[in-house]
Amino acid sequence: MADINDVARRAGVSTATVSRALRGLDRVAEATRLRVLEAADELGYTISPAASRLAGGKSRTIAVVVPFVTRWFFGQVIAGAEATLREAGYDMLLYNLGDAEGRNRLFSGNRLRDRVDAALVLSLPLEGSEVAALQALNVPVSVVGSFPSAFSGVRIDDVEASRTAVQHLIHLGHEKIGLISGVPVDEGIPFTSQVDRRIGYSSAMANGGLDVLPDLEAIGHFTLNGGAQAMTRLLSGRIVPSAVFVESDEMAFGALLALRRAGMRAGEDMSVVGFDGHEMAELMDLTTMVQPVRQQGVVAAQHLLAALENSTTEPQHTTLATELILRGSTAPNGRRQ
Amino acid sequence: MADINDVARRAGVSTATVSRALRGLDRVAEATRLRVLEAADELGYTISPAASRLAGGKSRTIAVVVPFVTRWFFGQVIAGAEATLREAGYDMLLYNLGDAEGRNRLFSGNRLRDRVDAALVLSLPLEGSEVAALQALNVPVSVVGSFPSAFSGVRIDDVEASRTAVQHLIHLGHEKIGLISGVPVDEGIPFTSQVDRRIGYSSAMANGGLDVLPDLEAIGHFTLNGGAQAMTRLLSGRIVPSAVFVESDEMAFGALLALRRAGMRAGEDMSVVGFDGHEMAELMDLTTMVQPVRQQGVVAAQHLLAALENSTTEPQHTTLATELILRGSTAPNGRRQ
DNA sequence: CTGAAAGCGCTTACAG
DNA sequence: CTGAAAGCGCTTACAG
Repeated sequence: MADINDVARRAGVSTATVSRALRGLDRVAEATRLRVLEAADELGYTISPAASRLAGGKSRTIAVVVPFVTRWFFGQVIAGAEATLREAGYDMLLYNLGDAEGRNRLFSGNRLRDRVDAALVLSLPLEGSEVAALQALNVPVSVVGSFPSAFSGVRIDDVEASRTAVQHLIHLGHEKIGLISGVPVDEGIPFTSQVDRRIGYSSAMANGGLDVLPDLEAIGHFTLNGGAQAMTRLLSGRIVPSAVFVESDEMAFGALLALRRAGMRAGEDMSVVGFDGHEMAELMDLTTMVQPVRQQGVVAAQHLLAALENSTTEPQHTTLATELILRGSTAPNGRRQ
Repeated sequence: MADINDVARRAGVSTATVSRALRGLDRVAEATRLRVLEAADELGYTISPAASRLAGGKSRTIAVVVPFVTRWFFGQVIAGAEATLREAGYDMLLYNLGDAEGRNRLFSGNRLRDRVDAALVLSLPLEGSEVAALQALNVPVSVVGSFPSAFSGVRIDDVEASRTAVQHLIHLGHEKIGLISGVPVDEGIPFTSQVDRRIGYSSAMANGGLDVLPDLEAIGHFTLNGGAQAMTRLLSGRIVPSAVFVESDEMAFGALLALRRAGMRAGEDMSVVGFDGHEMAELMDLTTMVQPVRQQGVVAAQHLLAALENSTTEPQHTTLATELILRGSTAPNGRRQ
C-alpha cells in the first residue's frame, strides 16, 4: 500500500506539500497540486484515516446515535443523514442505543472521544449529564426532535401539528376523542415529541370545550402490536371514543387492524388519525399528519457540515412544516352511537 | 484528556506494560494489571483509537455494508448485527450503497482500507472485482444472503423455501399461480435470494405439472407500492391467476391492498403467500414463509467475532431454517372462476 | 514479567 | 509557495 512518502517521491515534493495539496489547502501552486494529485492517483493512494486523525487532522467520520434502528421513522432519518454525509465524504458510525444500559455505555464511556468530527443525535431527550458528555466531545452536535440550547436542532412543531390533527376530528363533530400515545410517562424518559403531541391533543380538546378523560387514553408503545392492543382496550373501555388520535402511523396501522378484527370500519364506525406520513398510510387509507422524515436527517446533517466547514459555533435550529393529509379513516361523527 | 503516559506514571510502570495490561494480554503480573486498571479508571482513560490503530493495533470497528437501510429486512439484520458487535465492544461503520455509483465509490475507492477490522456485507451479489476489493482488505468478511467461497456466509435456503411456499398453493388446488418478483433481470444485479426464489417457484410449478407463463409474472421492485401495482397488473392480464407467490412481505402487503381496492378478498378470491415473516404479516393475516431475519445479522456478526478472536482463516457457512406460517390469505382454489 | 526505543503515517507550526 | 522536523498516542519486537 502506497503511503504519503511514495506520493511525495513520485511527485518530486515533500510530504508536507502532498498533505496540503491532497486536502485542498491553499498555499500550493496549482501546477504542484496537479502533479501531486496525479501521483496519488497513479499509486492508488488514500490517506490513512488513523494517521491523519492522530496527527491532528480530522477523522471524516460522524457518529449517528439512534434509539432504535428498526423503527420506520429512524430508518428514514438515518437514510437521509447517510446520503448527505456520504455525499460530503464522511463516514457514519452508527450507535443503536436500545436500552438504558446501552445508552449509559455510550455516553459515560467516552466511546465517541477522538473518533468523530461531529455527532448527530436522533430523538433522544438528553439528560444533563448526556448533554455534558456531548459537549465534552468538543465537536459540532445536531439533534433531531428537540432543541437543546447547546446544539443545533431540527424538528417539527409537534404541539401545533397534533392540535391541528385533533381539531380536524373536532370539526367532524367528534366529542369523545381518544388518544393512543407511545410510552408510559413513568417508563424511561419520553421523547420530546411524545410529550408535545399529548400537549397538542389536550390543548385542542380544551379549546373545543371537550374533556380529556383518563379512560380515553391508551398506551401503544410506538409499535404495531401495541397500537392494536391499545385500540382493543379503548373499544372495551367504559367510555368508547368515536375518534382516536394516534401518535404514530405504525401504532395507527395496528389500531386499524384491531378495528377490523372487531368488525368495525375505520371512518364509518371510528375515525382514526395517525402521525408521520408512513409510506403505507396511503394504502391503508389512513388520515395522517405528514412530517418530512428523511428531510430531518438531511437537514441535521447539513447543520453539521456547515459547522464543520465554517467552524461556526452558532447552533442552528430548523423547524420543518407538517401537513394533514385527509383520507378515508376519518369521517363525520354520527354514523354510529 | 489523560494519555497512556499519565496512566503509566500513576501506576508506576512503563507504557508498554499499560498497553499490555489494558488489552488483557498475558505476560503481565496480576498485581500489576490491577494497578494499571485502577490508574486508568481513576484517570478516566480510554485508548485513542487512532493511535492504537496506527501503531498496528486494531480499530475495534466493523464495516456493515447494506443496499438499503430503509427496507424492513435490512433494518432487522442491522439491528441484530449491531447488538452482537456492540456487546463485543466493536463499533459499526454503516455504508448504505443505494445506487451503482455509491457502490462503486465504496468498493473501488479503498474506502474501507485501514479503517475496519472486519466487514459484514448484506445481501449484495458481489462482482468479481468487488470480491477482490474485499479480499484486499485482508480482514474477515461475512456475507448475508449468499455463500461466496472466499468469505463466511449466512443465509436460508431460498430455493427450497420458495418451492415449499408454492407447493402449498398447489396443494390447495391452484393451477394458475402467479409470481410477484423483485427486480427485472436486466436491471442491475439481482440479489441471490431473488434468483433463488424464482427457481424455487419454477421448480414447484414443474413438479406439479403446471405451466410457468410469462403473463403470470409481475415485477414489484421489493416495495409496497410496487407490489400493489404488480397485483393490479396481474388482475388485468390475459391470464388471471387464482393464487400468487410474492417474493417479499412488503410487496405482499401492497398486493393485498390492491386486491381490496379491486373489491376482492384475499383467501376467498385470490390466495397470496408472502416471504419474510414481517412483523405486520400477522395483522394483515398473510400466509408467509418466515425466515429468521435479525438472527442472520447476529450469526454473521458471530462469524466475524470468531475469526477476529481466533484468527481463524476458515470461512464458516450457516444455513438457517425457515417455516411456512399459514394464515387467512391462502385458501383452497375453486371459490371463484 | 517489564522497560527503552523505534516506528506506525500523517499534520503542523516554523523557516525560508 | 515549499520543506525539514517534531510530534500525535499508541504497539511491538527486542532485551533483560
